[in-house]
Amino acid sequence: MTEITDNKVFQSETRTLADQVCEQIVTAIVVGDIPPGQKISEPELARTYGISRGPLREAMRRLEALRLVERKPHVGARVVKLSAKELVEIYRVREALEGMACRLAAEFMPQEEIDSLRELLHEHEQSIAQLDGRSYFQKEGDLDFHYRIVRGCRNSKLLEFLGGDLYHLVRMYRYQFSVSSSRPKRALKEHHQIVDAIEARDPELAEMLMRRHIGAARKNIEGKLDRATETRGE
Amino acid sequence: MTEITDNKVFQSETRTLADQVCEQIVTAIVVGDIPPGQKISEPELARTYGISRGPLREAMRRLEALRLVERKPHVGARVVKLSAKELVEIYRVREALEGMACRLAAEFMPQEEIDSLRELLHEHEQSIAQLDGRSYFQKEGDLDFHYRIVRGCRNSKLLEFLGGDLYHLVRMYRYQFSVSSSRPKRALKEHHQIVDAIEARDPELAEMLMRRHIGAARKNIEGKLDRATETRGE
DNA sequence: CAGTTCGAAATTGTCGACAATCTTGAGGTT
DNA sequence: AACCTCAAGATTGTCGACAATTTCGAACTG
Repeated sequence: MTEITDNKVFQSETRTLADQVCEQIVTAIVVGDIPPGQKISEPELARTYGISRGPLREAMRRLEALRLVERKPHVGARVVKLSAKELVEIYRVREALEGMACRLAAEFMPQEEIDSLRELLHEHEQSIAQLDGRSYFQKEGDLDFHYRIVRGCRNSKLLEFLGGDLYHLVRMYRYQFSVSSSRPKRALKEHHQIVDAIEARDPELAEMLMRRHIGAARKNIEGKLDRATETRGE
Repeated sequence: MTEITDNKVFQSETRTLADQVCEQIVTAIVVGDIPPGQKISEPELARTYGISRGPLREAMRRLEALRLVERKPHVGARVVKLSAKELVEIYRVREALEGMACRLAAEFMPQEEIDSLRELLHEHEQSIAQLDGRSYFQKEGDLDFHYRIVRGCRNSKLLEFLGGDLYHLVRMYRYQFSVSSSRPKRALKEHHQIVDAIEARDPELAEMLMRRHIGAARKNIEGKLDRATETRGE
């Protein structure tokens, strides 16, 4: 019934100018081309990307929704500057959300995706072995792992919130503090344990392992917070 | 210092047009004045609120970020229509997030806020006793309770995600399905238990109770999903 | 010399008009 | 009669210009 012959699978290419520029700016912010705390001049950015202020302002609205910039009426927008405290808060959110995602993944993730996940981990293993300590590539790889689990939980709202909004902030943090997972081998082992729990269809264990995994990263940040004590903002 | 002699006592009114209209539209959607699934005509809405299309489009961007409307490039925007499945997904997210919030509230919520929370529950008690079965007022009261806990957990990101984005969807659902808590007395009792756990500074119990509380609401929805079997979208 | 006030410059917010794209209906073809 | 083509209408996307607000600095006053 209702055989829909919609060959409009390429709706991604009919994006509007504002969307394209928005994505570019997201990348620029995450990578650090536009440094945190920097004030954003609308006319300047509009010239930079060769568009008018109209679409740019819409892009800014979207960046605001992504929590990547903060706007004040009649004053302007500036790139968000994450304090260590906020980072810890974000990791708390991840802990809760990805814990739930992992629980659901243990229930609903198809076997083929689990197999694919194992392959990904195998690649990471080789990558780590090659680079030994320096796991620069692991950066995005780790996020890829987490993203796949969230995708595998079959909960579109969870995917929207984590993948759509939160992960940009996490990516930005990793570039800002230039901190890849400080113990890649240990993280990889934990990843394996998580996949084991998912494959065993053990939701509670899967959730617990994921929460512990992210919790460890959070405590790592908290440790730096105490050690550095860079109380600029507060 | 800085005694402002201007009549700008309404500093909250210095918001931009787009923000004001955005808030109005949010209310209109939540209450149902703009029904779910309805297509939104930009010129028409602009005339309705007496503004130009520029600010209105920015407001639309924000509504999109709030997941209250869905936009397709060159086609238009329409008010989101929640399926029962999506609703269950949202409650899963609430379960995870508010569970964490409740855990943190048990650690960090000041005693005075706990007392105030008790007063709120007392008001609800009286409200329920007066209206007996019909707990129409309980609708927003319940959300108020949850909001206070999230506010009390001292995690600004959690507050942003739950209070800023998700609660609009929950409110909308309650108006759409016109379902206040089906068992107000039971819900109230659970609220009391949660506050007890918070006051006892028992994070794990507080989280468990909150997850169970929201989980019960989710199962209630799932029950209706199975019973009604209104598989319009799927 | 410190503090205040005022004004000009710059920036943000808003508007109306034009261009690009999608939708819809009529007309023609197989 | 069903399907395709295409053009007119409507809607969305984009642009440049104007209005409102903030900011910064210079001049003035105590």
